[in-house]
Amino acid sequence: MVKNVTFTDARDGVADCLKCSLRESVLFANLEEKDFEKLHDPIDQYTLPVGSTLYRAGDKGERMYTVRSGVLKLVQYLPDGSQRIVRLIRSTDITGLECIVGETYQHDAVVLHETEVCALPVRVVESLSKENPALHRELLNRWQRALKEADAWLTELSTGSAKQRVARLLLRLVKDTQMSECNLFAREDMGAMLGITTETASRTIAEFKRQSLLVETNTNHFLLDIPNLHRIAED
Amino acid sequence: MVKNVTFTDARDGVADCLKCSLRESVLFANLEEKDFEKLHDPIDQYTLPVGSTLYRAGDKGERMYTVRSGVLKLVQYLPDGSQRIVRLIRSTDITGLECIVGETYQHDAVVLHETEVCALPVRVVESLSKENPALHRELLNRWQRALKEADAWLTELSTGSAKQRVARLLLRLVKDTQMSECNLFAREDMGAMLGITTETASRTIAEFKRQSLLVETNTNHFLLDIPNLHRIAED
DNA sequence: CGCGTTCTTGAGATTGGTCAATAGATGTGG
DNA sequence: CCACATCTATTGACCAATCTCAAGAACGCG
Repeated sequence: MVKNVTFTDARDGVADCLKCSLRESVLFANLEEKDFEKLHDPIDQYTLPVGSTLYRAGDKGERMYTVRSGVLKLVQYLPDGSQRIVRLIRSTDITGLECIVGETYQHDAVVLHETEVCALPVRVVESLSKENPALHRELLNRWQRALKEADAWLTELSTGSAKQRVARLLLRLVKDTQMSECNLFAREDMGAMLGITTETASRTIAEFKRQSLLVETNTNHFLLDIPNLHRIAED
Repeated sequence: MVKNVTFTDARDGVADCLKCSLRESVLFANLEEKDFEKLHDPIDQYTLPVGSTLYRAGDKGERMYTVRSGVLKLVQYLPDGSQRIVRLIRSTDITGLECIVGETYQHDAVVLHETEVCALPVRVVESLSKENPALHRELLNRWQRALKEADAWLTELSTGSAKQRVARLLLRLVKDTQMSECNLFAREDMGAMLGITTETASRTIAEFKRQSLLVETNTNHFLLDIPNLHRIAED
């Protein structure tokens, strides 16, 4: 089911953080040139194909990851073995923060759309943040952002009818893109995000298509009728 | 609906953090005597009656709160006005962490069982944490704990049948008590925690009572049949 | 082009929601 | 301490949404 890609397979090379095209929005955004000089351990960069696993719940966390592009799901498993997706990680997000407090990873992180990440060794982040208040503050910000996101999943994506949940998920997916287009996920994943079955997810998407709330331009690539989806989402 | 208790009404006095009976488990657990000397602003203590509001979503956050005893709900509202409870805050928990990153409060915090809190001004926590790595680390821990809790609500309390959710909530409520007894909440609140209606919450509790999974010793105070509730929860 | 996987759709069973009535509990004032 | 008013919990009947199981269609890969 899950493709077996090891890290070394996927390694692209060493990142040049100073010249990073995402500098503005990344954890290290506020570091200065002198700080980067302290980065003796190089920051590795990887490209991960769809279906590969970045880390697993329970693994000892030694690195956190900045996502440069792509989408990952954070998955937790229920006692009965079914999966529940608790968050999506996208461009400029950080995942694996928990290792800075010495925890093992709390989720499986699985690639939904091809993903590029930079691997930040905990030690590096830890030592930089000790000397650098800006980085330190940014860490807290990230944590708060994750928490906000978790709350939103509960209130928006796990409450109300299937139609409402699907509509809210769609709106959430385009919000960051500024355009009315979005790439959807496998129906099974949508179900696991919304707490509904695969079939209900499929039926709902199909119905939205019939009502022209969605227009499929490519496989799983859609243009959205945002105003009407809003109507459904809030109804 | 919400009782109107102002802060000044409820103020008990000034806390003596050094002699705090919760020192072991509190945010300030690892501070030393010399640190406390820096606490020029006194830490105020309050007792809040059931139904009162500690803070509201959107308020400018100037204090975080350590809960000494009692239970609070953190509530968010949906566009249609219905409420969703995203977390419970109990003894030794901290709430309002978000103000340290300069955010307004993200939830309404409403008292479910009479609650005693200590109010920690952001400035104080901020300045102490700058000089004290232990406190600083404890802040990160608290954030991570909140995040873990948020994830658990999603996977445990918003997934599966109504019976499973209620059973999981009950187990979660006793887990910290070490005993098989617990104080339940109004059915409406249970519904808002589990994403089900008041009626379904009531029916489920009533059914559990009939099956002797719950024995009511006082109004809303129950002894639980933990093994069988586990069976239902995991089923 | 054929195979395996995922998506879609149907039919029927079940759960949970809705609306409404009743029973209990809590609180108030006399 | 009782009677009344109010609020919350429980229960019933009915209905709608969602799940389950199953089959066929579409798609993506080799």
